[in-house]
Amino acid sequence: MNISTKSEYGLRALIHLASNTGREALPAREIGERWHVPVKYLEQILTALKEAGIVESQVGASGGYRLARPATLITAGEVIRVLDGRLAPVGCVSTYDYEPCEFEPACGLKTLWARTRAAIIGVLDQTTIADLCIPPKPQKLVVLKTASK
Amino acid sequence: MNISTKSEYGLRALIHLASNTGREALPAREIGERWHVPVKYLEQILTALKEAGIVESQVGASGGYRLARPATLITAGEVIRVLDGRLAPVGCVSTYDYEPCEFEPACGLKTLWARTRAAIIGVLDQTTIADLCIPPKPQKLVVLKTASK
DNA sequence: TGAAATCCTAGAGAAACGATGGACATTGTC
DNA sequence: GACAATGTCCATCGTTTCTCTAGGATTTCA
Repeated sequence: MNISTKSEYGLRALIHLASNTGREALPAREIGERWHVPVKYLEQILTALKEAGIVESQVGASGGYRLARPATLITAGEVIRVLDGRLAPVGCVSTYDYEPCEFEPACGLKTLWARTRAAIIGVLDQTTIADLCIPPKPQKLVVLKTASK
Repeated sequence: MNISTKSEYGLRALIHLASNTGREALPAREIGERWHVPVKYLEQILTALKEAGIVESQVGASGGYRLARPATLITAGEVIRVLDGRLAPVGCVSTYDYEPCEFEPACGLKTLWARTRAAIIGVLDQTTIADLCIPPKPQKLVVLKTASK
């Protein structure tokens, strides 16, 4: 049930682009250096995202990438589908990439996979890049030394 | 986000064992033939399940495998963890197989992965082999010809 | 004794993963 | 116009993982 580094890198890049609305286009090099992603590999990822209509690119000096839509309209699920393929754990319960199975329809597992898929999609298709830009709440409260001592 | 055939085969084998409570031990050959699983591959899978305490084996002629516990006490999540590894999509949100990540704790993605993991676990750890033995409700109602003609 | 099983180890073959490299086209700046 | 920075495109490559195969040793029962 692993997410590939490809999706991980792609999401990081989109978060980076969404957080830098002030500037026009960001080069892949800058994103790669910030997030420790091999630049040439990142280019491939961004190219895939461009073909999917998620980012736009600008060639030439001072070129780079920018979001093709507001970050609120790009879901994590869409990004992962582009980079990693289907979200469903098996083909027989996928709508985007359905593959028949010899044991359908009387298959005890199909129900399990369908529920799993629904659970995954419920999270990934409801979360947008904008949601991911909000820093998470701190896990621990740091208790400051009191001045009473 | 794929489930491997290993887990698929393992779950099928367990469903098969759970559905045949009358007999003592079932040989891997019988399960493999019924579910189109290569027998030698299935042996490896059943060995892993044995080491995990999910099935028991009996060596020798008329030997085979049986569940080590009632099917109601074996969850799909446990089986998949044994055969496929962790259920979490990335190591940084796994409790069974935690791996640190350089961007913790201020990582926008961690929250997403944690929610995804929770959603997956919510399904897989709540479903038992016994649940999977119940045939799913028919998708379509077949309307019988009435005798009125 | 022999057939039918599990047990154990090794490894082949293919696919996926995670990059790397180079040539080329485009753009902005000096 | 030269040049540097950038995206585009295509090819390749090493490693790991997945799926399955192979062969033999051991145990058990009739």
